[in-house]
Amino acid sequence: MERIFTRRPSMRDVAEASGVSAQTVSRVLSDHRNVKETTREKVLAAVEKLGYRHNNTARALVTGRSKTLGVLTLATKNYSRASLSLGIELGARDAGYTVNSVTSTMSLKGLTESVSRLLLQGVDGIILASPFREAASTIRRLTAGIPTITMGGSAGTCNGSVGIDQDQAAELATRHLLELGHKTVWHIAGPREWSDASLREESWRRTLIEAGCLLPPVLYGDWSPSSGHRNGLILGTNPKVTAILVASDEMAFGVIRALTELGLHVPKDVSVVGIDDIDLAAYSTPPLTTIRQSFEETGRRAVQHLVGLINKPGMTNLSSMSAPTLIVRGSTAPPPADWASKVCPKPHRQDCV
Amino acid sequence: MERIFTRRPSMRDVAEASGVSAQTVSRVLSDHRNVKETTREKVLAAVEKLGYRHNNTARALVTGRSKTLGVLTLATKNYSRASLSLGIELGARDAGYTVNSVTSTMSLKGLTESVSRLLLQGVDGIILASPFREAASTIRRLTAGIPTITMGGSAGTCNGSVGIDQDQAAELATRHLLELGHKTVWHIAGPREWSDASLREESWRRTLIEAGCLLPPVLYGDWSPSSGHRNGLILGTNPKVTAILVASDEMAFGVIRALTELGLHVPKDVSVVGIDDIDLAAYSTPPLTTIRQSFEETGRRAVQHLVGLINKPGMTNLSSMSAPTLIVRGSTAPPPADWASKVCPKPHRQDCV
DNA sequence: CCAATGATTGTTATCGATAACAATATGGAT
DNA sequence: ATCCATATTGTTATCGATAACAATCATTGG
Repeated sequence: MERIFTRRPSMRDVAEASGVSAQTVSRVLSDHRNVKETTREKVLAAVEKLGYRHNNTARALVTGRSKTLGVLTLATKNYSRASLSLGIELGARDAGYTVNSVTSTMSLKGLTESVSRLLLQGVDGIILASPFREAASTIRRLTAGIPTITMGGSAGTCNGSVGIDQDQAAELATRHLLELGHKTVWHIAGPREWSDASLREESWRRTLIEAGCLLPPVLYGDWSPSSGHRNGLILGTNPKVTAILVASDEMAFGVIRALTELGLHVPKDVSVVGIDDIDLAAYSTPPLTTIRQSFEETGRRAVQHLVGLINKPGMTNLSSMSAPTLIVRGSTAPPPADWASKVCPKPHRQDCV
Repeated sequence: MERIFTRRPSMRDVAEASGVSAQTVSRVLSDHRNVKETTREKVLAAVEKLGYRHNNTARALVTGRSKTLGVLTLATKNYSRASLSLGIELGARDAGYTVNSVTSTMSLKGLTESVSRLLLQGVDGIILASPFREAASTIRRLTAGIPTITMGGSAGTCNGSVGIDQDQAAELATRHLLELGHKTVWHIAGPREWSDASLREESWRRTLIEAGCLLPPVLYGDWSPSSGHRNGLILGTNPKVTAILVASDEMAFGVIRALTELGLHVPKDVSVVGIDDIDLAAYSTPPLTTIRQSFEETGRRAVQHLVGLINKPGMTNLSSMSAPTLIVRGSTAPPPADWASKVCPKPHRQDCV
């Protein structure tokens, strides 16, 4: 740490300073067993003195391992992306990897470009945290030859797949509402292109059919609170709606807001269930009943699988789904007692502010 | 794309396949001007045929430029981190860089370790998106010799600093409440270690003093909704509290929830202002008055500055702050008219569910 | 005492690209 | 025709590490 170099010191500098060969320095730094204690000390002293730091680029070139994982996410700032990224980063750190993240738009072109950029950077493996249904085959072709984990997609898309069981998530939520006594459950779904969204929608539909309920038409949002609000205004004016399953908590906030503006009470008039259990879900008015998905833990698991895949390229199609849980809070209740008989008042818009 | 290689094709393979030297291939791929059109075509054809892709590792080794930016964030999943990361990633993409992100805990040890990891990876520059006051000098020493941008920190910490004017943010919010007629404004601050939090707190204090108001004691949260809830329960039982400035929207949600549970009405009994303008702020009940900060845009700007710094290492201490704006929604109103005279009822806890 | 084994260190080649320099060809201008 | 500037291509060295192999030394068993 004493002298200032124009360039950073290299192994060779350390080697000269400690009177050994570069190879020995390399051995010391990678904890090779057969190094005499005295040389180890000499080398480490020189390392300290010169302020030497490993050059990962050079190592990556010769070993073919960059110790970097590529992560592809969609350019959104919603809760699931944030906590998934966090989990991936923590997992990567524990596994001795760093994360190279790129964002992409939800289009074939955008995805292709982003994957290429990761490949260019020489990552050791890729986590596709962008469940885009259409792109499966294209992406499979692009990522051929490099370990890849797909998140949330239906199993079998790529080498491996990690996620949360979406079938179960939507089923739990739907059943909860039915068990409260609702005749049926309406659904505000996420964008069709997202595999998670369509899996939830499918499972909601199946659950209703199995229970012998009428199947209401589906409304679609884009994960944003405002799209939830828009759809909430539509459903709120329909007196037959007593229970709504919203595909994400963020949209559910918008739905509850819309219902409140229409003068309806949640959950007395309408019950609302979200999915995700974002940090804010417990603090809305009323607190949101939702399905908890541990994105962070899922991210960590994805990294573990990917690292496994990197080290043993043999294994393919391993996949692991974790189970979501129902968190009952204040936004769900039995349907209004007088529901069948009551005259439905024409709802009016009303600001509660 | 026809044959399957055990290893990826290199420039040499392309060179042989197209009958030129490796250097010429390099020239073609980096758009060098002096290359004959016919050779360019030959080379590009071979590139296509072999499915060649640049090896950035090798290039980084020889050029000393990895075209990668390191980003250090704290291990949280709140809105500001998510949208800041997004802005940084988009900015980096536009500038032809990729992003290597590491998360860190809020401790000197954690930060040091994380910065080292970035340095090891050979990033061209670093964005410190973790405004940790204490660590300034340590980090300055660690990042000596590599372009670095500090976000949100007070100016002068490192080479450059980019952020949002926190003084202005807290002042806008406080003034808004005072102008509505509140005698004073209470404050739930963020953790003291965060420079953003302490800047906001300072500015709130200054604004109150300048306006000749009484200075209430500060409460501290940790950015989480639950810490807001905890502090909200405290302030809600104090009848003197009519206006609260909460250091983040997420905590503000917790505060509003707590006040509601105490049977208080927001904003009739108590006004609440948040900071950030998260996507959900417009959809709470009541919708949240807050200070908008464009994190995404700030992230992009940080990248631009950093890239400038990388290309012209001369410039130092450039810094740029953007202005926040006040967004008035439904959570603020004049104080209760009978405030001075009314007998304050002992608030009771009441679940609205 | 010698061969064999294992510990310890050094030498050389290599990863895949680009920089710097060298060489050749081409096209006017003189 | 000669020479210089420019266009085009090739050669060699290099970035900073590790792998593979070679060499030396000490120790142990026969």
